[in-house]
Amino acid sequence: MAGIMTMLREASGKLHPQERRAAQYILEHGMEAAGLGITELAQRAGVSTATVSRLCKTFHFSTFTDFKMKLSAELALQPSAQSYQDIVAGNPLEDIVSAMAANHIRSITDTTRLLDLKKLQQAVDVLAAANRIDIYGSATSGIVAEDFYQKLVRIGIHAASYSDSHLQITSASLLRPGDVALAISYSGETPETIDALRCAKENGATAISLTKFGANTLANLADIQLFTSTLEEGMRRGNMASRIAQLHVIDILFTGLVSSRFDEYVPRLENSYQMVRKYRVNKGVAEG
Amino acid sequence: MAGIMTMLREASGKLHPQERRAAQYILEHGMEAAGLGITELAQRAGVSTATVSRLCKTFHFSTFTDFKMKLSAELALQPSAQSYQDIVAGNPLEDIVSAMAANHIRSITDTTRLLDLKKLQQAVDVLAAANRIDIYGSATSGIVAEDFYQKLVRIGIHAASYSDSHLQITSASLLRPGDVALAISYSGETPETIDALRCAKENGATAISLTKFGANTLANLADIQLFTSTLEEGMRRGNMASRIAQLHVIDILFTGLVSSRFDEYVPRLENSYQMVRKYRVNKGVAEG
DNA sequence: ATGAATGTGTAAATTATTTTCGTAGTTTAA
DNA sequence: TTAAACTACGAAAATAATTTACACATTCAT
Repeated sequence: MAGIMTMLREASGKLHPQERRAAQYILEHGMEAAGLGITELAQRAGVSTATVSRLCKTFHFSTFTDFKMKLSAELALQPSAQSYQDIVAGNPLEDIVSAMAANHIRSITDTTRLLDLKKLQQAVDVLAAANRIDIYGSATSGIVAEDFYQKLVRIGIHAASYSDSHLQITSASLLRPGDVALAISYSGETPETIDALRCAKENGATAISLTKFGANTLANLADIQLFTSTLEEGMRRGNMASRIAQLHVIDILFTGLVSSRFDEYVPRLENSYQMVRKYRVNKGVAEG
Repeated sequence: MAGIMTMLREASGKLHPQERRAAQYILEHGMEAAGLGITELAQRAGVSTATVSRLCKTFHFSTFTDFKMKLSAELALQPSAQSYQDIVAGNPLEDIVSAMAANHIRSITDTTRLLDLKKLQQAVDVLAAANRIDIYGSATSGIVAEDFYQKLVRIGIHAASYSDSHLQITSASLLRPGDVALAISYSGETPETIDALRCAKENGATAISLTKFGANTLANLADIQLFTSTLEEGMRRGNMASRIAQLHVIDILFTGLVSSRFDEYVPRLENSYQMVRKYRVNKGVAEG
């Protein structure tokens, strides 16, 4: 079978008026329609339940339920939309869910495509050899910074993350050659973060930036530039996709790091989970 | 493989004898089981229909039909051989990059597929009407909590996030009816987070949980349960995919919230960016 | 015009699912 | 050890969903 949806579309012309109406509704609402019961589907399509039931029979499905199952199996396989979707007013939650999934997936694939393996490898090497790692980021990027910090702690790497501008500078001013500073900012133009990275660099630390793709102050300043995909104007509200992309890069960095010294780091990672578990008296497992 | 089957396998040990029997049958017969009605499934598994129905409730599916649909959607995807990739020793960075992209994308699609729109809508409604919102999370989940907090602040919603266990309880004890508490924990078994949510609930606040899919203490406690896909054993190291999935759900919640009061919230969101820009003297745009 | 054929909705019959309730077994406390 | 309180579970009642039977239009051919 070359797809239920295709079949519906093709046969649509030959169907009885009301059946076509039901078929049309299914074609237009896809996933949403597949989740409904016959009663609600009929109501929304503006036909009787009997008509829907007969539509299924017309296509030789044994029952409506049979049709529904096969349809949703088919739709589950369907690849999701390939373009960014903007947030608009009064969208049904259903649309928001699929738009968000599309955006995040797009953000990850775009970022992956733009990654420069050489720079990434350099970053991993530098981080692996670092005496001490400082991570800077404000607001949303501060969260990404904190996330990386937490990961590094678990494998026993001496790291710190700062989102406060004074602390950033304070810490940066204490860095020395052999240390690494990672500055995160989607725009690459966050003044505090720029200042902190400049200060770190002046003190001899290796400077890594993580920004949107293209020319920006932070990347220009850095020794090693890492990039996430650039989003369209409307999509920046909420910094959602950009943050996902940043975390994606962080995860790659971290995994690269762990992989490079697998035998040393993995037991530590494992151990950190065990210890958290152990020192939580009498209670269940906790994995955050 | 992730999602329902993984969850069933994992939880199997904790289930009541007859429920386990039903779960076992589903695990062993996959596709075949997904096609059956509750009556026949119960018969073949050697249990009563009531037990099967209860099994679905145990895992927080709204009905047996809901369970069946999500299961068959999951199984339909199986043959496409995408599966989570574990971290291994000495992987070339190139492999890590593609594995990470695959994992994150999988995590997002799995989570999206398992989302319960009704519960999601309830959560959005409750959050929109909330007097005040408390968000609890430890470690990695604390980062997700903080992220949501930052978003809510930008649209002028009175929210707070706590990862410190004492502060969590302190704040929870001050909640009142009309307030909302959102507790985040991948495992759903983080003691501090559970205590905080319980406390919040006892004080009359509406309790929302965000955990891995299935039965867990936190979800059982909550008034509204939100879920991310369940990851396989090896994938948990580093909490990477789980955190991406949690953020994905948070983004949907937030967007749903903004969309529900578009005219009120979007200007605020826009304004918050403008103001940050304005009060940063002489420097470029900053979007985190 | 009139009868046959066709398409459709309503409502009854059927089927499926959930919930209630009682029992039997198990744990807890005295 | 016994009584009380739980707990798990299935039978069956209640509810919900789906299909089928039937009646009523409408169309089309005669």
